[in-house]
Amino acid sequence: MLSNSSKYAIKAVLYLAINSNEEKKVTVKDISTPINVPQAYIAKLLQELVKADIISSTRGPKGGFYLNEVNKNQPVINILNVIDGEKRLTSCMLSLEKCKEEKPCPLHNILSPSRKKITHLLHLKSIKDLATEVQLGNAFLPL
Amino acid sequence: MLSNSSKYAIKAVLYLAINSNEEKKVTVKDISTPINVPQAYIAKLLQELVKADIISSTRGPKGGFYLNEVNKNQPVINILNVIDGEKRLTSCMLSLEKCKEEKPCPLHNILSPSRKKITHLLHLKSIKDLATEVQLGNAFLPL
DNA sequence: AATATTTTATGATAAAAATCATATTTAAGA
DNA sequence: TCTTAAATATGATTTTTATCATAAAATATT
Ligand code: FES
Ligand code: FES
Repeated sequence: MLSNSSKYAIKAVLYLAINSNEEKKVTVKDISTPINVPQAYIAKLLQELVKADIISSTRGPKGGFYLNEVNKNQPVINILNVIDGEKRLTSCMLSLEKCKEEKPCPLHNILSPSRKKITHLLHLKSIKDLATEVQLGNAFLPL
Repeated sequence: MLSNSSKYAIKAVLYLAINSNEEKKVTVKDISTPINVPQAYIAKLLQELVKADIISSTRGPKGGFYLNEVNKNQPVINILNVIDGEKRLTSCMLSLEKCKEEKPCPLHNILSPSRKKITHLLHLKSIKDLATEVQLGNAFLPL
């Protein structure tokens, strides 16, 4: 469904959404343990996310990663699109070149509605939305 | 979503559902081209499928792969479970050890219903069902 | 029985994804 | 301005997945 990398990325971003802001930045060392992802690995992912404007960062002492308001209000799908690419969730499940209603593969007619719903929801829900669910105790994060 | 291997496997099984039976077996050489999968690769997959009783085969001259009635009436999910393993479609989308309603990850509450629907439909639909859709012209196969 | 045709078993190679490692750059604070 | 703490850039290594190759076993046909 999702690659390992994008799972890690989502966990990291949600962690930042809950535990950081412009004044309180989080270092790669401090995020690695609570989200249970190897430090060197999450470091690389965070760098990609910064470059894609999903999260923010500053270097040097007192630096670290954080989410500003613009970051928080992005849809969750942005994370997946950066890490996994847009096609992962939308390309044909049998790898036909063009996935469309006019020439559907045998899985399309039965599964496409559910898949579309998934991507729709990922567009609809913002990072902040998910973070709020965690804060309300309606959802939980690792370990 | 699905591995390359299980996409290939589904295409192959559907091809057999449409083009084979006990009297008319299909050789690995004859299936490779129409489903557009390298011969050595699909050969290996077909062997796994035979071992798992998803499809049937006989060796020697006039031998080949085919689907009997029992094979055809199996749910499509059987193919995926053999090739990709059962967890691929059901394990937590953020890799939490246990994916369940009582302690859902932040993606669970929003996406789990759609995912459950997908696996439910894959249980519900038989290989024959999908083959019929192709034969009726409601779905299409590669190239 | 011999031959030819097919699957089966087994493993080798290549490509991609996941993971690890480190030198460089930036910025804060003494 | 020097030192230190952080991200950034870059690339190496490992593991997994995908792909390719082939000798052995089985069966139909002659
Ligand atoms: S054509 Fe295959 S999923 Fe749409
Ligand atoms: S707990 Fe993550 S998908 Fe169910």
